[in-house]
Amino acid sequence: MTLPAAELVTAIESVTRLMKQLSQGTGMSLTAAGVLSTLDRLGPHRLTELAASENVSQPAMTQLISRLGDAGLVERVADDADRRAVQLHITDAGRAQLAYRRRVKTERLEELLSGLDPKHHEALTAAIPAINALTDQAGALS
Amino acid sequence: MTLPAAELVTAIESVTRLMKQLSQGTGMSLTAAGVLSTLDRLGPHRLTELAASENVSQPAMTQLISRLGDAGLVERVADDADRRAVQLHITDAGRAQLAYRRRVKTERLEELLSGLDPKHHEALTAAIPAINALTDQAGALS
DNA sequence: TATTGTTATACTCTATAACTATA
DNA sequence: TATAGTTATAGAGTATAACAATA
Repeated sequence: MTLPAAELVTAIESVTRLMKQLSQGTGMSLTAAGVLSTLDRLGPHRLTELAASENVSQPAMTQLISRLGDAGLVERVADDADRRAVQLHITDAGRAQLAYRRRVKTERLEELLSGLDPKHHEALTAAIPAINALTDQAGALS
Repeated sequence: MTLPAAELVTAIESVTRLMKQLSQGTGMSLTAAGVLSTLDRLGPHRLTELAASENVSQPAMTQLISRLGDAGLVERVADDADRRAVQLHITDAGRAQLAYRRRVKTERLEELLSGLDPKHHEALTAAIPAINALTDQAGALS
């Protein structure tokens, strides 16, 4: 069987637009949300690691971490083993912000799902492990 | 059965990050690519329609269309029926640019898919119609 | 009056280059 | 020398407010 990579690319494009719509007005960039999500799911990381996982430059991540730090959503912790490095931790406020954003998106998605044929629900549910496997392939922190 | 909206939100977040990675270095913003894709798939549209479909403000779309016009990727065509409005058309160069971007993303995705279990392939293939149905729900132009 | 689109202005997010401090 | 991170600078992309032209 041929892999439907081209059709899948189109679907991914659509999903990305959907994501943008679900996130409207939650007051956080995609990258900022990604960083908080990574720190929440996978624990503290270095700035360089976060820059790589979000596909942005190191200076961009420095600035983002400054903003998130000013907002009290992450904390910088000195690394005793390597004094050039810092470890970034998510704070309770950061977790709360992340939870709020997820709640909004989940509600909006549920609204959309409610108008969908049950067979589509099943197909989406069945695809979740495959999506996770795919994104795991894509990057160490995914 | 309960709808796994929360798990689906997480999956969508991952897919969005994947999309960003697949698009690296193709020299176009997500919104710009979305506009070209819409004009390619669904034909000419008004600026206001494009702004709504990409969830950006009207001035942001004016500026984006200027950039795309300067790059020769879209053309502005006066609307004789309503002289306030313009119709935006994709050009041959726009289609070529879009095709290039799709080709890069498809190649990168195929690379990732090749490392995946066949059962995941099947699940992803089976989910494509559901994804399209979902994104159709989300917006008229999807 | 309402709608289509532009102009003016300012802020966020990003990249590249040059730098400091530590390994 | 190489790596972790910052500072400086500039450009892209965005929003809100105020506007002009047409419906």
